Amino acid sequence: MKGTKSYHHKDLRQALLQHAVRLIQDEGMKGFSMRKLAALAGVSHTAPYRHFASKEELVATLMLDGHIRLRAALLATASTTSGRARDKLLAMGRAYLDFAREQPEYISLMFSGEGMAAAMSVASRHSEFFAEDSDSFGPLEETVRACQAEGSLDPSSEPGALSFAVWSQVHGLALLRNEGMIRLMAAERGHTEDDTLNAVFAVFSHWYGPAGAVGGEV
Amino acid sequence: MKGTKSYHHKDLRQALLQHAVRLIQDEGMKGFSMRKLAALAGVSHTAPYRHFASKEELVATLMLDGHIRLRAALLATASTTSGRARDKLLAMGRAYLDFAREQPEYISLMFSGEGMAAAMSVASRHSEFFAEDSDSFGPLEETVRACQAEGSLDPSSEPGALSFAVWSQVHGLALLRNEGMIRLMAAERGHTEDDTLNAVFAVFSHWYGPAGAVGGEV
DNA sequence: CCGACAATGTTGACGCTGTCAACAATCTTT
DNA sequence: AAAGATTGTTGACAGCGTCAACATTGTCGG
Repeated sequence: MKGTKSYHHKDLRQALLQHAVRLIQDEGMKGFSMRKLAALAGVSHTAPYRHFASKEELVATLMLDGHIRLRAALLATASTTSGRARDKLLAMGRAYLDFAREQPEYISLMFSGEGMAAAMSVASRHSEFFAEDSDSFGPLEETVRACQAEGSLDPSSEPGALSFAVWSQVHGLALLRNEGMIRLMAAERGHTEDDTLNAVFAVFSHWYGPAGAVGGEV
Repeated sequence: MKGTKSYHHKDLRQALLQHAVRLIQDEGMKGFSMRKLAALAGVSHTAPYRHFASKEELVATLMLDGHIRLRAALLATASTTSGRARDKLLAMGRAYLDFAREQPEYISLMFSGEGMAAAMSVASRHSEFFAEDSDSFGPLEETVRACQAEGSLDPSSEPGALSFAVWSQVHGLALLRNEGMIRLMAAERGHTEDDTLNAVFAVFSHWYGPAGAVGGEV
């Protein structure tokens, strides 16, 4: 509790994770290193290894954290949005895109091949991985089921497959946007990125069922 | 032409690119290094720098190559598939998935944030980047327009946005599959990955219009 | 209160990486 | 054949992830 810098940092683990997020956001995955991270936290270059067995494990932990945040964002949107399940679903799609835009490094970390590999190798040792609170897919599936129940999505489709289809398009759109593809194509055609996104979303909305107008802005 | 190993390799550039593909497929992006690549090609560790200014530039070249290959695969599918444009579009979706499965490293390279950044920095110096023959999006958009013309896709949607929507869902599905998400979820529900993919594709097909049965296998 | 033991942090080393500078061999052109 | 441009080699540098050995601090049984 003193102001003196003690030999023991006593909550280095958490501090490292927080600094890691900022470091990755600032310098990208390329410029992210354990040694810079240690320096940022004001400890020696091997101190992090008392809390994470490897860089891979630290990244996997960050990825888990990302899923928890994404799930939370989706749930918050779902509970905030009033009206039909269909509107909820569209709002959740927007929330997914927002999350991807605001935390691009989180997303690319959560869904990169390396990220998954890291998570798997860690999950085999720490069972809290892939627990319920990090299931970012669940909320989506629930809403899809609700859409089927209210008739705004084809009730004869298998809910899992339908949810995957919805997830795929939103995920794909988010990644293509993050990679700059949307901006590139939009520029070629003299549109803004937001206009293009809204237009694509209108197509999704049209596919989701025969219902009313398209909601919201990007 | 002699059997002797000459000082000058005379087509090192091409040899490096080919070895790079194999190296990446074997060891993943993580284990891919310029020095290993040089060793594979039987040259010293700095020889590649006579042909590529940096690792980034080599990767960007590979990425361009991937787009050329993907475009070729899509065009081949389009010209092979007979029948309605709608069937072509679905076949091209399958082709995209196949390409992603058979060359996962190519795909993650082509669409990873680092890949794009690398490409951009190279494109600003070498203008052949993003030329017509590497436009893997064009063939898709053409087919989408054909679908609109024949009435199997909503003619009132803006073709660009519609194409993006289609691309997004196929791209997202391909990436989620490559990252193991589909396998994971399928296993949880006691399905096979292929069954799940087919089911998702059926949903896409259903969205694409009111037409007949779903084609093909995965 | 003290001594043992576990937890946490530090120093120094290892091999690997991307890249640069200086030098050497070869090809091309005159 | 001489000159200059290409292409390949050697050696060095800083930065990386990680391990081993050691130092400091917190915790707990006596």
